[in-house]
Amino acid sequence: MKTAPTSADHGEPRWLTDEEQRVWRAYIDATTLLEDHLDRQLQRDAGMPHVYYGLLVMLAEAPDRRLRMTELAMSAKITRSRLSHAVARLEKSGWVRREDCPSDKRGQFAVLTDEGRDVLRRHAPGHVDAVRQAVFDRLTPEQQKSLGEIMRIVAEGLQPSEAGADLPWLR
Amino acid sequence: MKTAPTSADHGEPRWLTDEEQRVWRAYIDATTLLEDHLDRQLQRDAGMPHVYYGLLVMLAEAPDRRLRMTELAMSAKITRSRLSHAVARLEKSGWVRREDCPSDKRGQFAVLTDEGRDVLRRHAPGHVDAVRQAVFDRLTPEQQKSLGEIMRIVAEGLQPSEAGADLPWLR
DNA sequence: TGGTGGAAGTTGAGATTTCAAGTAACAGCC
DNA sequence: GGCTGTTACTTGAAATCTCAACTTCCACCA
Repeated sequence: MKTAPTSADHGEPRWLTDEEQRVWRAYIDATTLLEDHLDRQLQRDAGMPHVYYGLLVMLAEAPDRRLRMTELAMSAKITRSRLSHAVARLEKSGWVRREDCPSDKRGQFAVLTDEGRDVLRRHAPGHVDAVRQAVFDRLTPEQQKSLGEIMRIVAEGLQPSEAGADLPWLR
Repeated sequence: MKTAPTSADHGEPRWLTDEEQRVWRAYIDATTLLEDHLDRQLQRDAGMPHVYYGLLVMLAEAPDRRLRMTELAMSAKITRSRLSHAVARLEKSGWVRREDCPSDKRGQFAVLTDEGRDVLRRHAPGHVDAVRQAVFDRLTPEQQKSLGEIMRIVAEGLQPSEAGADLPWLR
């Protein structure tokens, strides 16, 4: 009798079917091309990569235009270390400044400066345009909806919070 | 009378609707988390990032396990410069070697070595497993199909070949 | 209190990526 | 043959990212 396969299984792996391979390849191609495209657009126009732009947006949307480093890192789905370096760079550019957290001496706020707000204002239109041209303008409303659902499912499965769901000591 | 908006338009930009923003955010989150997840998995198990693994796969599938640098770069959707550095590293690891092209003295082949083939054999199961767990196992067949269609559309719109389609001098 | 484990954030070194510039070779043309 | 523009690929430096420490501080508990 066959036992149920697990991730540590050493039996014949469940290879992707031809159709699955085509889907996966399309995914890789699209995400690679798109991230590259947006990185170039923003680097050229706004002088920063896409991730950094995303950080500024999150700060702009946050109450008081500030967020704790850890919160910001979690929102952006990047490590605290990466964020630390990124904020250092954004600080050097004058778009973000750090502030101490009054209630927790270990804590730091990343705060969007006025210059940071301005750079966003100036370049948001161009960025939205790039995203529209590359994605939304090419998809039907149904496809947009579908894309949202699918991406939400994938993201949820990988969130650190849910990551414990497949931890060995929980089996 | 209003003129049709173009990308160089300075009128009110077509901001994303709330729903579009949610879709876009889900896309960013999912792709960031997934790429990060696969990078870690492969770095830990196979000692290379996801892109490099992809390069080895393409070589493995190519006739004679070899591809011209430019072909490989185009398949992988990366710049030749990036590929040059990547192949240098893969060469150092012993998984790829370069060979001169007999018909064009400028040309170089990237060739998968036996060691490269072995490293793929050893780690392909773990990688497929990771991809399945993160993506295919979570999606219905309809969603998988939909994902493929959507990603193909986005990728096509960004291919260098089609990129000319929205070049200013073609308007 | 005084420890102790964990949380918040930073740091530095090494790896990877980008960008601009460079070399070498091909291809067409006079 | 000798130009000229293009193609193929590489290179080096600067920017970014990863990974593994490391520091400081909080929270809890005996």
